[in-house]
Amino acid sequence: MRVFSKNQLQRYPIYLKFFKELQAEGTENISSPKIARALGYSEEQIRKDLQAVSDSAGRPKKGRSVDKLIDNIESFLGYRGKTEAFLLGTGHLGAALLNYPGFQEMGLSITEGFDADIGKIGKTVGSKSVLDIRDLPTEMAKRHCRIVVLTVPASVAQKVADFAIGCGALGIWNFTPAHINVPDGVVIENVNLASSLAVLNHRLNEKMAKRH
Amino acid sequence: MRVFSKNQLQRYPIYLKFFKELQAEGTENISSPKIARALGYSEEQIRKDLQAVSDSAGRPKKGRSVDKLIDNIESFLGYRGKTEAFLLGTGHLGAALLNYPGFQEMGLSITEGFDADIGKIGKTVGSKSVLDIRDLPTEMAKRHCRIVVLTVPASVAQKVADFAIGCGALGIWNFTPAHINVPDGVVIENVNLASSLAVLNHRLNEKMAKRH
DNA sequence: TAGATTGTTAATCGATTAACAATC
DNA sequence: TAGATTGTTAATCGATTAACAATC
Repeated sequence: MRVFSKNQLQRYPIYLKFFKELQAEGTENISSPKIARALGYSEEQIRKDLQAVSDSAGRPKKGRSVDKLIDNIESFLGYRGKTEAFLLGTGHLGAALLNYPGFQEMGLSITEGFDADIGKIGKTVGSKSVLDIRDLPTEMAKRHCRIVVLTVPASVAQKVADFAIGCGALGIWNFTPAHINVPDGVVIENVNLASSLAVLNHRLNEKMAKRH
Repeated sequence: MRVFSKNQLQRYPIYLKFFKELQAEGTENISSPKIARALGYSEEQIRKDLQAVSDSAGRPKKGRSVDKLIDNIESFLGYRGKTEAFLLGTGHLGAALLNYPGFQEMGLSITEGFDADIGKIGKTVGSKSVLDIRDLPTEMAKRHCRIVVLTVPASVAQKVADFAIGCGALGIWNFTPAHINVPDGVVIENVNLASSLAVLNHRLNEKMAKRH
C-alpha cells in the first residue's frame, strides 16, 4: 500500500476546504496550477497528492472535477463514516472542543466528556454530559470507542493516557503539553501549542533579522 | 546563519519540557542516548538539535548539563523575552486560549481579546478585557503588538486577517480551519485540527488494517 | 490544430541515520 | 585504562521539484 507522509496527510483537509469553497461558488473543474496559486503549494505536489486518492484521471486542459475530488478526499479521510471519541478533562480547552461543531463533518463525534472534578461531573458541556473518569472502563466497553481526546492537566496526562489505554483506547489525540509514551499498537497525535508557537516565533525573528 | 526546519523547531519545546522534569527531580546531567530512550527520537538527531542551540560542549561519558540546556533552549525560543499578542474572536476556543496560563512561561502574553459581538465587548475573559474589533488599529498602534491569535469563525478569517495585517500584524497564529493567504513579510502558523485529525485517523486505520 | 494540463520518470534537495575517530 | 558518549563527516532515505512525452 502507498504510504502517506504526515505532511501529505495534513494537506488533504486543506485541499478539501478549498474544493468545498469552489463547489459553493459553482466551479465544476479545477486544475493543479490554479490550486497551486490559491494554496501556495507546487503544482507537481498537488498532482501527486490528488492522484494518490483519486479513483479517476484528471483531464488535460480541464483539470479535475471538483465534486469527484471532494468525494475522494472525504472518503479517504473517513469523513463519510462515524467515529466515536471520548474527551478526558473538561477544563477550558476541553470545554471548547466539546462545543466545537466542526468535528461532526469530519466524521468524529465526541459523545461524552469525563472529569475527576466532582463539581463538573453530572453537568453538561456543549450538550454533552460529563461523566466520572472512574466510569471510563465501563463506558469504553459499552460504546465502541477507540479514540480519546486528552485535555487534562499536563501533570496527570501520562497517567490518564495509560488509564485510557488500559480501557482499550487505540488513538490518543493529545492536546496537553506533556510528552506521552504509548505502547506499540497505540497511535498518538499531538497538538502541541508550544511547538507551534516556537515555529511562529522563530520565523518571525528571522524576518525581523533580515529586515535590519 | 543556520537554518532550522519546522520539524526541528517543534522539537525544542518537547526537549525543554523533559529537561525541566529532570531538573525538578534533581538530575544534573543527561546524555543523548537517555533522551533518545525517553522521547523516542534517535540519539544522533538529539545531538544535532542540542548542538545547534548550545553555547557549550557536551562531555563524553556524562552528557550535557540539564541547567545549561534549559538556559540555552529558553533563550533560543525567546521564552526569556516578552512578546505581546492580541486575540481576535472570543468564542469558545478564543476564551479557552485567553484562560490558558501556559503562554506566560513561553514569553507570550495575550493582553487583550477583540470581538465584533456587542454582547461580548466590554466583558472580561480570563481576566483579559474584550475590546471592539474596530478599535484594533488604535490598540495595535498604542501597544507594540506584532502577533495576533486568530480564533474567529472560518467564514471571516481571511477578512479579519487582512484587517489585522493592515493594522501592522506581522505574525498570525491561525486557529481557524480556513486557509489564509498572507503577503510577503507576514508569517502565518496554522493550528489545523482537521489536519491533525487526518493524521491520527490514517495512522489508526493503518494499524487496524495491519492487524487483520 | 495548438496549447494547457495531465501523469510519469528522473534529478535535486534536505533531513535523518550511520559510522567512527576523539575524549573525558 | 576502558568504555560510554561526544561531535563530525559520509551515506542513506524520502519528499519535493523539474523535465517531458502523452493527451484532450
